[in-house]
Amino acid sequence: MQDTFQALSDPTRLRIIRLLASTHEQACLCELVDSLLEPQYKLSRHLKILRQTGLLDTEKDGRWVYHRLVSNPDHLVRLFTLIAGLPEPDGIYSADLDRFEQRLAHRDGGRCRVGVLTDELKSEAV
Amino acid sequence: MQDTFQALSDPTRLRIIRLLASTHEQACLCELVDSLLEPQYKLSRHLKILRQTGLLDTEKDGRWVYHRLVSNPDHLVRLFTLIAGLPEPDGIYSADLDRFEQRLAHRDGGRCRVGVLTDELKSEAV
DNA sequence: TGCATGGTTGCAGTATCATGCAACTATAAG
DNA sequence: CTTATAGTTGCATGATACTGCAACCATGCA
Repeated sequence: MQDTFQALSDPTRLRIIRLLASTHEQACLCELVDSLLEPQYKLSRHLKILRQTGLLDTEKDGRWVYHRLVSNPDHLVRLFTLIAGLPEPDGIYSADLDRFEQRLAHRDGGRCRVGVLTDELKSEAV
Repeated sequence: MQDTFQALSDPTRLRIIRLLASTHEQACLCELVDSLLEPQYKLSRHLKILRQTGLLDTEKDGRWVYHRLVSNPDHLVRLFTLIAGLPEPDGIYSADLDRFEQRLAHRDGGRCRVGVLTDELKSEAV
Protein backbone atom coordinates (compact mmCIF):
# COMPACT_ATOMS: atom_id res chain seq x y z
CA MET A 1 0.00 0.00 0.00
CA GLN A 2 2.90 2.33 0.41
CA ASP A 3 3.31 1.87 -3.35
CA THR A 4 -0.03 3.60 -3.74
CA PHE A 5 1.07 6.54 -1.64
CA GLN A 6 4.38 6.53 -3.42
CA ALA A 7 2.52 6.81 -6.72
CA LEU A 8 0.51 9.74 -5.40
CA SER A 9 3.55 11.55 -4.04
CA ASP A 10 4.41 13.10 -7.38
CA PRO A 11 2.65 16.40 -8.21
CA THR A 12 2.01 15.49 -11.83
CA ARG A 13 0.57 12.09 -10.97
CA LEU A 14 -1.64 13.62 -8.31
CA ARG A 15 -2.96 16.10 -10.86
CA ILE A 16 -3.84 13.23 -13.18
CA ILE A 17 -5.63 11.29 -10.46
CA ARG A 18 -7.47 14.33 -9.18
CA LEU A 19 -8.65 15.20 -12.65
CA LEU A 20 -10.00 11.72 -13.31
CA ALA A 21 -11.43 11.39 -9.81
CA SER A 22 -13.32 14.65 -9.86
CA THR A 23 -14.76 14.16 -13.35
CA HIS A 24 -15.39 10.40 -13.33
CA GLU A 25 -14.05 10.49 -16.85
CA GLN A 26 -11.47 8.69 -18.88
CA ALA A 27 -8.87 10.54 -20.88
CA CYS A 28 -6.37 9.85 -23.61
CA LEU A 29 -2.86 11.18 -23.52
CA CYS A 30 -3.40 14.10 -25.87
CA GLU A 31 -6.34 15.29 -23.80
CA LEU A 32 -4.18 15.18 -20.71
CA VAL A 33 -1.43 17.10 -22.46
CA ASP A 34 -3.92 19.85 -23.26
CA SER A 35 -5.31 19.80 -19.72
CA LEU A 36 -2.13 19.72 -17.66
CA LEU A 37 0.07 21.53 -20.18
CA GLU A 38 2.90 19.08 -19.65
CA PRO A 39 5.03 17.32 -22.29
CA GLN A 40 3.57 14.19 -23.79
CA TYR A 41 6.49 11.96 -22.86
CA LYS A 42 6.34 13.14 -19.29
CA LEU A 43 2.68 12.34 -18.86
CA SER A 44 3.09 9.06 -20.72
CA ARG A 45 5.67 7.95 -18.23
CA HIS A 46 3.60 8.98 -15.22
CA LEU A 47 0.59 7.18 -16.65
CA LYS A 48 2.68 4.06 -16.95
CA ILE A 49 3.66 4.28 -13.31
CA LEU A 50 0.05 4.79 -12.23
CA ARG A 51 -0.97 1.80 -14.32
CA GLN A 52 1.77 -0.41 -12.91
CA THR A 53 0.82 0.62 -9.40
CA GLY A 54 -2.72 -0.51 -10.09
CA LEU A 55 -4.40 2.88 -9.96
CA LEU A 56 -5.29 3.18 -13.63
CA ASP A 57 -6.92 0.97 -16.21
CA THR A 58 -6.10 1.36 -19.86
CA GLU A 59 -8.11 0.77 -23.01
CA LYS A 60 -6.63 1.09 -26.44
CA ASP A 61 -8.78 2.33 -29.28
CA GLY A 62 -6.97 2.76 -32.55
CA ARG A 63 -4.25 5.31 -32.10
CA TRP A 64 -5.72 6.51 -28.84
CA VAL A 65 -5.19 5.08 -25.39
CA TYR A 66 -7.79 5.86 -22.77
CA HIS A 67 -6.92 5.93 -19.10
CA ARG A 68 -9.39 5.67 -16.25
CA LEU A 69 -9.28 5.04 -12.51
CA VAL A 70 -9.69 1.43 -11.49
CA SER A 71 -13.03 0.54 -9.87
CA ASN A 72 -11.61 -1.87 -7.31
CA PRO A 73 -10.39 -2.78 -4.76
CA ASP A 74 -12.70 -0.87 -2.52
CA HIS A 75 -10.12 1.02 -0.53
CA LEU A 76 -8.72 2.54 -3.72
CA VAL A 77 -12.14 3.82 -4.71
CA ARG A 78 -12.50 5.35 -1.27
CA LEU A 79 -9.10 6.93 -1.66
CA PHE A 80 -10.08 8.44 -5.01
CA THR A 81 -13.20 9.89 -3.44
CA LEU A 82 -11.14 11.40 -0.67
CA ILE A 83 -8.74 12.90 -3.19
CA ALA A 84 -11.56 14.37 -5.26
CA GLY A 85 -12.84 16.15 -2.17
CA LEU A 86 -9.54 17.59 -1.07
CA PRO A 87 -9.25 21.31 -0.44
CA GLU A 88 -7.29 23.17 -3.03
CA PRO A 89 -4.76 25.70 -1.86
CA ASP A 90 -3.41 26.92 -5.18
CA GLY A 91 -6.03 26.55 -7.90
CA ILE A 92 -3.92 24.27 -10.06
CA TYR A 93 -6.53 21.54 -10.11
CA SER A 94 -9.44 23.73 -11.07
CA ALA A 95 -7.36 25.17 -13.90
CA ASP A 96 -6.62 21.62 -15.04
CA LEU A 97 -10.31 20.86 -14.79
CA ASP A 98 -11.28 23.89 -16.83
CA ARG A 99 -8.93 23.00 -19.63
CA PHE A 100 -10.04 19.38 -19.51
CA GLU A 101 -13.69 20.26 -19.93
CA GLN A 102 -12.81 22.59 -22.75
CA ARG A 103 -10.95 19.70 -24.37
CA LEU A 104 -13.86 17.30 -23.89
CA ALA A 105 -15.96 19.55 -26.09
CA HIS A 106 -13.84 18.38 -29.02
CA ARG A 107 -14.85 14.76 -28.63
CA ASP A 108 -17.01 13.11 -31.23
CA GLY A 109 -19.32 10.38 -30.04
CA GLY A 110 -17.54 10.32 -26.71
CA ARG A 111 -14.25 9.56 -28.38
CA CYS A 112 -11.17 11.64 -28.93
CA ARG A 113 -10.78 12.38 -32.63
CA VAL A 114 -8.05 14.98 -32.56
CA GLY A 115 -4.51 15.24 -31.27
CA VAL A 116 -2.85 17.80 -29.09
CA LEU A 117 -4.63 21.12 -29.46
CA THR A 118 -2.78 23.23 -26.96
CA ASP A 119 -1.70 25.88 -29.46
CA GLU A 120 -5.11 26.03 -31.15
CA LEU A 121 -6.86 26.29 -27.81
CA LYS A 122 -4.58 29.14 -26.87
CA SER A 123 -5.48 30.99 -30.06
CA GLU A 124 -9.17 30.53 -29.34
CA ALA A 125 -8.69 31.95 -25.92
CA VAL A 126 -7.27 35.14 -27.43
CA MET B 1 -1.07 17.30 -0.33
CA GLN B 2 1.43 15.28 -2.27
CA ASP B 3 3.69 15.89 0.74
CA THR B 4 1.25 13.83 2.76
CA PHE B 5 1.39 10.97 0.30
CA GLN B 6 5.11 11.38 0.11
CA ALA B 7 5.29 11.00 3.87
CA LEU B 8 3.21 7.84 3.70
CA SER B 9 5.27 6.33 0.90
CA ASP B 10 7.89 4.95 3.27
CA PRO B 11 7.17 1.54 4.79
CA THR B 12 8.40 2.48 8.25
CA ARG B 13 6.41 5.67 8.35
CA LEU B 14 3.30 3.86 7.19
CA ARG B 15 3.76 1.33 9.98
CA ILE B 16 3.92 4.15 12.51
CA ILE B 17 0.79 5.81 11.17
CA ARG B 18 -1.12 2.54 10.96
CA LEU B 19 -0.22 1.66 14.50
CA LEU B 20 -1.39 4.99 15.87
CA ALA B 21 -4.45 5.08 13.63
CA SER B 22 -5.69 1.64 14.56
CA THR B 23 -5.15 2.09 18.31
CA HIS B 24 -6.09 5.75 18.72
CA GLU B 25 -3.12 5.90 21.06
CA GLN B 26 -0.06 8.02 21.48
CA ALA B 27 3.38 6.51 21.78
CA CYS B 28 6.84 7.54 22.82
CA LEU B 29 9.92 6.59 20.87
CA CYS B 30 10.99 3.69 23.07
CA GLU B 31 7.55 2.14 22.81
CA LEU B 32 7.74 2.39 19.05
CA VAL B 33 11.20 0.82 19.05
CA ASP B 34 9.80 -2.17 20.93
CA SER B 35 6.77 -2.35 18.67
CA LEU B 36 8.38 -2.00 15.25
CA LEU B 37 11.76 -3.48 16.18
CA GLU B 38 13.62 -0.78 14.34
CA PRO B 39 16.62 1.29 15.52
CA GLN B 40 15.82 4.29 17.65
CA TYR B 41 17.60 6.77 15.43
CA LYS B 42 15.72 5.48 12.41
CA LEU B 43 12.31 5.90 13.99
CA SER B 44 13.30 9.24 15.46
CA ARG B 45 14.06 10.55 12.01
CA HIS B 46 10.85 9.23 10.51
CA LEU B 47 8.86 10.74 13.35
CA LYS B 48 10.46 14.06 12.62
CA ILE B 49 9.42 13.83 8.98
CA LEU B 50 5.85 12.92 9.93
CA ARG B 51 5.75 15.83 12.34
CA GLN B 52 7.10 18.28 9.78
CA THR B 53 4.59 17.05 7.24
CA GLY B 54 1.84 17.82 9.71
CA LEU B 55 0.68 14.26 10.37
CA LEU B 56 1.87 14.00 13.96
CA ASP B 57 1.61 16.08 17.08
CA THR B 58 4.25 15.90 19.76
CA GLU B 59 4.12 16.35 23.49
CA LYS B 60 7.20 16.29 25.64
CA ASP B 61 6.98 14.91 29.17
CA GLY B 62 10.27 14.75 30.99
CA ARG B 63 12.59 12.50 29.08
CA TRP B 64 9.78 11.06 27.03
CA VAL B 65 8.28 12.46 23.86
CA TYR B 66 4.78 11.32 22.97
CA HIS B 67 3.62 11.23 19.40
CA ARG B 68 0.02 11.15 18.24
CA LEU B 69 -1.90 11.69 15.03
CA VAL B 70 -3.15 15.21 14.46
CA SER B 71 -6.90 15.68 14.83
CA ASN B 72 -7.29 18.14 11.99
CA PRO B 73 -7.67 19.10 9.21
CA ASP B 74 -10.60 16.90 8.46
CA HIS B 75 -9.25 15.22 5.34
CA LEU B 76 -6.25 13.96 7.30
CA VAL B 77 -8.50 12.37 9.88
CA ARG B 78 -10.43 10.69 7.09
CA LEU B 79 -7.18 9.50 5.60
CA PHE B 80 -6.11 8.00 8.93
CA THR B 81 -9.43 6.18 9.17
CA LEU B 82 -8.96 4.82 5.69
CA ILE B 83 -5.46 3.65 6.54
CA ALA B 84 -6.62 1.97 9.73
CA GLY B 85 -9.13 -0.03 7.71
CA LEU B 86 -6.75 -1.14 5.02
CA PRO B 87 -6.45 -4.84 4.23
CA GLU B 88 -3.25 -6.39 5.37
CA PRO B 89 -1.43 -8.68 2.95
CA ASP B 90 1.53 -9.67 5.06
CA GLY B 91 0.73 -9.48 8.76
CA ILE B 92 3.39 -6.93 9.56
CA TYR B 93 0.91 -4.49 11.05
CA SER B 94 -0.81 -6.95 13.31
CA ALA B 95 2.58 -8.07 14.60
CA ASP B 96 3.42 -4.42 15.30
CA LEU B 97 0.08 -4.08 17.03
CA ASP B 98 0.64 -7.15 19.20
CA ARG B 99 4.00 -5.92 20.38
CA PHE B 100 2.61 -2.44 20.96
CA GLU B 101 -0.16 -3.70 23.18
CA GLN B 102 2.29 -5.83 25.07
CA ARG B 103 4.41 -2.73 25.57
CA LEU B 104 1.44 -0.65 26.74
CA ALA B 105 1.06 -3.05 29.66
CA HIS B 106 4.25 -1.57 31.08
CA ARG B 107 2.79 1.90 31.38
CA ASP B 108 2.16 3.40 34.78
CA GLY B 109 -0.71 5.82 35.05
CA GLY B 110 -0.94 6.00 31.30
CA ARG B 111 2.64 7.13 31.03
CA CYS B 112 5.75 5.40 29.82
CA ARG B 113 8.09 4.81 32.74
CA VAL B 114 10.65 2.51 31.18
CA GLY B 115 13.00 2.59 28.22
CA VAL B 116 13.56 0.15 25.43
CA LEU B 117 12.56 -3.32 26.58
CA THR B 118 13.06 -5.30 23.43
CA ASP B 119 15.55 -7.72 24.92
CA GLU B 120 13.56 -8.19 28.12
CA LEU B 121 10.37 -8.74 26.19
CA LYS B 122 12.11 -11.34 24.11
CA SER B 123 13.22 -13.20 27.24
CA GLU B 124 9.68 -13.13 28.61
CA ALA B 125 8.41 -14.59 25.38
CA VAL B 126 10.69 -17.62 25.88
C1' DT C 1 3.94 1.74 -49.83
C1' DG C 2 4.71 6.02 -47.70
C1' DC C 3 3.49 9.51 -44.48
C1' DA C 4 1.43 11.81 -40.48
C1' DT C 5 0.49 11.29 -35.86
C1' DG C 6 -0.71 9.31 -31.03
C1' DG C 7 2.05 7.24 -27.87
C1' DT C 8 6.38 4.88 -25.81
C1' DT C 9 11.10 4.34 -24.23
C1' DG C 10 16.53 4.21 -23.79
C1' DC C 11 19.92 7.16 -22.13
C1' DA C 12 22.25 10.57 -19.29
C1' DG C 13 22.19 14.08 -15.82
C1' DT C 14 20.63 15.74 -11.56
C1' DA C 15 18.27 15.72 -7.31
C1' DT C 16 16.22 13.53 -3.53
C1' DC C 17 15.88 10.13 0.01
C1' DA C 18 16.72 6.27 3.47
C1' DT C 19 20.18 4.28 6.28
C1' DG C 20 24.14 3.18 9.51
C1' DC C 21 27.50 4.97 12.47
C1' DA C 22 28.87 7.83 15.93
C1' DA C 23 28.68 12.00 18.37
C1' DC C 24 25.62 14.83 20.56
C1' DT C 25 21.70 17.12 23.71
C1' DA C 26 18.40 16.96 27.49
C1' DT C 27 16.44 15.38 31.49
C1' DA C 28 16.06 12.69 35.89
C1' DA C 29 18.17 10.42 39.76
C1' DG C 30 21.91 9.27 43.05
C1' DC D 1 28.46 16.99 40.12
C1' DT D 2 28.10 12.69 37.91
C1' DT D 3 25.93 9.19 35.59
C1' DA D 4 22.40 6.75 33.04
C1' DT D 5 19.15 7.06 29.59
C1' DA D 6 15.43 8.99 26.16
C1' DG D 7 15.95 11.14 22.11
C1' DT D 8 18.32 13.90 18.19
C1' DT D 9 21.42 14.86 14.41
C1' DG D 10 25.78 15.55 11.14
C1' DC D 11 28.11 12.97 7.83
C1' DA D 12 28.97 9.67 4.13
C1' DT D 13 27.02 6.31 1.09
C1' DG D 14 24.10 3.79 -1.81
C1' DA D 15 19.70 3.61 -4.01
C1' DT D 16 15.83 5.57 -6.19
C1' DA D 17 13.25 9.00 -8.84
C1' DC D 18 12.16 12.84 -12.16
C1' DT D 19 13.22 15.06 -16.35
C1' DG D 20 14.68 16.39 -21.19
C1' DC D 21 16.20 14.87 -25.51
C1' DA D 22 15.87 12.06 -29.26
C1' DA D 23 14.86 7.85 -31.33
C1' DC D 24 11.46 4.65 -31.69
C1' DC D 25 6.84 1.82 -32.25
C1' DA D 26 1.91 1.52 -33.75
C1' DT D 27 -1.97 2.83 -36.21
C1' DG D 28 -4.80 5.01 -39.81
C1' DC D 29 -5.07 7.04 -44.23
C1' DA D 30 -3.89 8.57 -49.06
